[in-house]
Amino acid sequence: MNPASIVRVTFKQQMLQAREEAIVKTVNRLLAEKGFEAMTVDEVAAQVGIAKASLYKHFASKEALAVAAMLRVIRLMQDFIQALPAEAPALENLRAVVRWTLEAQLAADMPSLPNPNSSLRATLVANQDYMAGVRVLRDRLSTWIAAAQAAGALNPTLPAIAILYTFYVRACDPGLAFLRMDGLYQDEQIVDMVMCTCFDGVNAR
Amino acid sequence: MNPASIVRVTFKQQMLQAREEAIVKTVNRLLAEKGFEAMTVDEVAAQVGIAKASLYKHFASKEALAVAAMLRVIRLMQDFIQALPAEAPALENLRAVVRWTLEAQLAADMPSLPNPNSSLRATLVANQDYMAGVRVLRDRLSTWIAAAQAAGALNPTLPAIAILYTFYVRACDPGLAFLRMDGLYQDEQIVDMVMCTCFDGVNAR
DNA sequence: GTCTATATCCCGATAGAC
DNA sequence: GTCTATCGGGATATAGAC
Repeated sequence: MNPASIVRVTFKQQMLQAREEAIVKTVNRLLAEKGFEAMTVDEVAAQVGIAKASLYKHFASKEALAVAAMLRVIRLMQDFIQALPAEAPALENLRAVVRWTLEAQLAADMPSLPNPNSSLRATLVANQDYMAGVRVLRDRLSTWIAAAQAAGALNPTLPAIAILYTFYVRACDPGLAFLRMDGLYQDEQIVDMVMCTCFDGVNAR
Repeated sequence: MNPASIVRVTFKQQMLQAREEAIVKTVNRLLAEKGFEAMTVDEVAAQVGIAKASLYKHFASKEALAVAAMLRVIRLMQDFIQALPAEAPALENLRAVVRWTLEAQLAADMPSLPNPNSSLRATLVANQDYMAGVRVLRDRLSTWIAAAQAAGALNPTLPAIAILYTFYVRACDPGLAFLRMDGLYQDEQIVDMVMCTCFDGVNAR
């Protein structure tokens, strides 16, 4: 195999990867906008600009598309967490992560989480890469939550898992979309308000 | 028309109403468990114990089924609010309403809210009864929210509409299902934890 | 009004040429 | 790998007998 052919193969692979990335991004947006059940494969193909049959050369099923989109978000989130200062207070890092998920949601870049009884959920929990990614995220956040509780920054009477789920659910909180629909507030204000209700609650202080 | 025939008609109407109530309750539970898209009309008919064609004699479409279920929940909620003491502090009544929605959700009696871009949403906003019911609820709760803010019980820096949406979204918060799946807590504890994160937030106080 | 049986459509997935 | 064309299953909705 001569150098030229190697370059050619690499180029092809780059094209392949770029196309798959375009597919996954489109899936991501559609999952954010409509959810898994309402998203159709024809729609994905049309928005990517390829034939549906071509999609199935890249991904074996509609579920596989969704898994790829979820994996992408998990990796993006891991990258974001990786870039956070390890020496910063745990609460600050947690706030940064939650804010990141809210902004991603407003950017239509956060797939709506599968309902506990969704058909997609079974596929996800059966996927080792997905579960491994979730585990890494969960462990990292749980460590920060415990640290923030010990430091007196987060409510120590709440189980850490309850706080984790509170953050997790925020990532697809439909309240942001409702606030945006009203048209009274800028995206930044919406994020601030939800950050406030999440961490401070609605009670006066 | 003699008395006997009147009784007979009334009896028939009662049977009709009872059957429709059974249908709507079943729809309610299925909407709570799986959501609108995943619910099938065949499923509804099977669980009610009648033929699918008979369903369509009562309700014109799958959307009509969902609308009836949503209307039922709105009326139940209105009844609950009606029975609350008018002289109680606004915050107490608001807490009672939110708790009611959480308990209804755990009882699989709270339809999962339509996503902002759901096909169901268009049907709902086009329905005058539904919109009127929502308006009544919204006005009542908004009044209490404003009163609680004025009394220094709820955060006055948050827009009342943001607080309202915070409560609204809690009615289908998937966090309850996740906590229940973990099996570590009783339903009552789960409700208490979500009440805490909702009103007090996750921060320490 | 209730049933069985069926029409009709949509969607996920595939066949096969290029 | 990409395309057009199509299959097969499942879901909503209806026809027509009783």
